[in-house]
Amino acid sequence: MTDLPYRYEVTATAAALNESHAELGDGDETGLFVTVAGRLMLRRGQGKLVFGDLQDRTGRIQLFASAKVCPDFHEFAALNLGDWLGVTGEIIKTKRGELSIRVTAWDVLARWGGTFPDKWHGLTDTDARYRQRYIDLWVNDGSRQAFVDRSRMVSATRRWLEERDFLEVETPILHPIPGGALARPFETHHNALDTEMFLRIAPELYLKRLTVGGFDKVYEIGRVFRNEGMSTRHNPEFTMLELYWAYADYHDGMELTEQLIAHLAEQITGSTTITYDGREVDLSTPWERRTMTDLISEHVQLDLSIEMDRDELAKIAEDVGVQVKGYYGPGKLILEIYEKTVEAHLWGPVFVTDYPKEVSPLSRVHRDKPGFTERFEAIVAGRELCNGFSELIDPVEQLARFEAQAADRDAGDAEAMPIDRDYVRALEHGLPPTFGLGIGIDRLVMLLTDTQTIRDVVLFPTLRPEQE
RNA sequence: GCGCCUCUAGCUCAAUUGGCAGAGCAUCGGACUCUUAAUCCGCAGGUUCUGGGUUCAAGUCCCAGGGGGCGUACCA
Repeated sequence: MTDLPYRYEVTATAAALNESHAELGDGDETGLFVTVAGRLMLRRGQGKLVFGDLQDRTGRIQLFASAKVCPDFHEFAALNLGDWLGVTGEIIKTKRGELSIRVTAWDVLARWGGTFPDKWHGLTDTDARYRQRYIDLWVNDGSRQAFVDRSRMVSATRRWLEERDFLEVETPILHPIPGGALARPFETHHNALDTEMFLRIAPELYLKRLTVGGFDKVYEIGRVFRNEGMSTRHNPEFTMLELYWAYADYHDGMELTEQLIAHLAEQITGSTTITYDGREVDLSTPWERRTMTDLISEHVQLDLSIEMDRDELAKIAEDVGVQVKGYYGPGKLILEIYEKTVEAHLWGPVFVTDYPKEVSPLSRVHRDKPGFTERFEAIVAGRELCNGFSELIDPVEQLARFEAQAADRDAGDAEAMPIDRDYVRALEHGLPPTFGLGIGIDRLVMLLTDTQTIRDVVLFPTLRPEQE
């Protein structure tokens, strides 16, 4: 171990070499010497000749080592698959037409402990892939590519928002009051303050405080935490983009949303028409806009109104299979009916608009439709992708909404929002008309990389800790 | 939470109705100067997830526990 180098001067990557020497003829030599580094993925002994495949961040390049020119040839031939090498040599193309580096100097940079996964089948055991992601990333190209795409997508998102003068900020992750979404939080404790804290379930309420403070175009891309079940679409910690745009309403917000997502699809996949789970999704703008009640009417021929008798709505809800709880009011019942009868049939992209006020405690009431709010969710590839609304700006009404939530909480809704008086105080200082948006970044990556499980777009998904 | 499925060598997988636990790759030893999943010869490699039970005999059947996957519920 002591002879392993502390640094290494790398001058080329596999992809760059393959690109720049694509025209080289079989058996040609270039006289050009380069140094590459990566892991040895394959090795083929041929007596006094050894071929190896070296993989770096960009791809693979063949190593050509002959006993004549390769120093310590026997040691080179005895390298293990997975060993991390630095290699210097001349760029050549073999007689059989494979671009190669003829090794004239080499160093082991690190050893692979243990034996390497099967060179053909790789590593398929999901548990091992997630717990030892560093192996998965080497062995499974698709896995590595998904994370590269994820990074490119987040980066493209930042650029796009920056071009539109949105300011990126960071707000607290430790919250004294968990708010901004309907979800159960993780709880923790601050010793010095001797106070209960919660990992944030959304940055929303802090970002709107910043809008009050004059940041009229602001966003955050950050981790949020929800103490709920796990599935192919849910990880307890996940990444959200939230943005707030003053002077805009939810109509502006839908335009922004569809343009952003169409742009990202273009950037990542090269097209606004993508394939998800074997089915086509056309993300080109504009997307369809449909109100929730219209969709219910279309799918199950039920004309529902928020003024309908609560018990009547409850009966309809039960008829379509909703388990109605006592604290469900008309708005919650309409949402439940929508989710039961419509949502699974939507493929999208479509903006489902005008959510009931009762289930939207932070949304501004619809300017023309009492009982509803100016809120939308985008359904893309049959899944909820984001949530946006004209923000509720009235402190008095906000307090009333919080109190209604508190009543639900008392009635047994563990996910109802607690009252946040400090947030109400901020609203008292003036939130201008504002549009707000939340996008689940992980799900957007899944969509654009045609990935069926969130664990394949989260580098280290939450798993049960290993025993002992 | 609940339901179903699954766990065998480092990796990928076999093992007929319950009847000596195997192969390929990797590792180790050997042959080979144009291979590319190289090939060929050889050695070694196991608490069949754990603990009980049934049986002359359990990888296989039963019970309990653990890990993982999928579905469902809550949610993005």
